[in-house]
Amino acid sequence: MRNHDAHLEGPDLAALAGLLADGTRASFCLALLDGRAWTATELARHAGVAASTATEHLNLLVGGGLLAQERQGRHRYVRLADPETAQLIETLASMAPRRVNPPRSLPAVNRSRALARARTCYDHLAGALGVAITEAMTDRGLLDWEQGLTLTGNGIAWLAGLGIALPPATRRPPVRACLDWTERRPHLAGAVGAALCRHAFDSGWITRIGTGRAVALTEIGRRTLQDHLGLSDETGTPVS
Amino acid sequence: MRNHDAHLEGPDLAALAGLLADGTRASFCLALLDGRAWTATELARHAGVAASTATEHLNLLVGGGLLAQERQGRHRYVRLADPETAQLIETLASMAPRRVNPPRSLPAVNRSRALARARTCYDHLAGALGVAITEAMTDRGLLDWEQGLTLTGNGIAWLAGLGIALPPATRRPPVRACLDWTERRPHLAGAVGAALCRHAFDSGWITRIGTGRAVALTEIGRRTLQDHLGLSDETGTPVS
DNA sequence: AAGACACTTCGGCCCTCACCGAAGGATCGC
DNA sequence: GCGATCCTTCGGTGAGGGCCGAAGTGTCTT
Repeated sequence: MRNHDAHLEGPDLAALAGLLADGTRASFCLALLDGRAWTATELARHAGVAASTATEHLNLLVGGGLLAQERQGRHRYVRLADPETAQLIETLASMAPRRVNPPRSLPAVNRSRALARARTCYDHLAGALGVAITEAMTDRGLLDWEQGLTLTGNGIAWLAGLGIALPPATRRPPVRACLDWTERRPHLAGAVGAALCRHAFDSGWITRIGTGRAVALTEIGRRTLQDHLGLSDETGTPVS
Repeated sequence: MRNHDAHLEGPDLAALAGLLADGTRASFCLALLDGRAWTATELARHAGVAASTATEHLNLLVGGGLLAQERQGRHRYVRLADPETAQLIETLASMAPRRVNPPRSLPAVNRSRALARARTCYDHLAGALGVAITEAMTDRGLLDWEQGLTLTGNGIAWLAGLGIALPPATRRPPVRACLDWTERRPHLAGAVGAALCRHAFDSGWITRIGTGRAVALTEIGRRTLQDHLGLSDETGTPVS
């Protein structure tokens, strides 16, 4: 009945890893970690390669199942295939030894500050804001870390009070810890993390800054988080 | 105070992925997933490459932090560096599209049957036995999958009854689901999974078959699992 | 219809890297 | 000490793959 003959060999694993073993392709995937769809040209410019080179890489990534694509007119939109893929890249990124690259220009410094303050991580919230929300939820007994991360009964009720329904059970874990690159502490991911992030956008708590993955807390969001989580406002002063 | 300037670039991620992007190195890592230490020659023979080639690959893997090594006389013992690394390889392996390789010879069939029945997966139990234990623990209310995988109070008591103390809290999650390659269903991993596996070896419930990662259930183990989990004996008939 | 734009295909360049065999330590057993 | 075993270093070879620019296809705008 079950397929016991499916044998995983070294080359199989190597083929998958090989997709991420190129600087340009890895750069694509890191950019796509913001959870949005990018066009081929945007990615090419982002990585600093010719359009033709980007095409070849995208063909490999899509063919390998890491990326999903949608054609719209003359545009080729591409995004991470699924949450599992996003988690794989996160995991890899969190284990990769990072070079210390002091930001060069003043705009670069501002950009990196904005990213550290609040950003999307695939489909959930990260940065100081994401971590602060996660820790406040823990302090209020909405999350429990004792034996693995879980959403408590109070947590379910709290979500309901915000108008967020529990996501249906799938293979994706409802709550999951995702190590924050800048904070070095975990923030909330998983289906519930995604639902919370979606709700934050829909309700105008947060809004995108420019075209990147950085987000800013709005005045509404600041007040809502203070009311519902007791978050002090130092976490998310709106940025220009 | 915190290092906000550490920027992860594409090449950083690519360098890590590149370590696993070679068939031979991937084969090494899959072999090391049994959680034990292998010598360089064993790995070379396993992967079918010259000893000199194996040396080069091991240098890369150790240098990249994926493997830890210990020199003992003329032997170079090598093992996975830590549970995080093991989980990374598991994740990669579970996402890699696998070729269907019908086992060729009769001994190969027996080996693959033994592996499907019971084996180690890094430091915990996998195969039909690992999945059966996990599902029995779930049925008896020792594990809860509702909002992420957790060990229940009953589960803690059950472990204590077996003489297994709760592992101290570290960065490693106490319980974690690990997708079983052969069963396509999750089995118990994490610190508790590791403690249970260690206890199973120490108490003689299971024993290694030959030199691979396959294990066999002993008569003691069969009886203990029946008494404590109600496991029927079809799961683990001892193999020659 | 014409031009601009987004993407793809192709050919060619060059560099990286996996591999081996031969030779040279290093360690163990006798 | 003397082979046998385990590992390492080094040079050479060959294949693979990342890159670009030029030319071609399809799509949108004017």
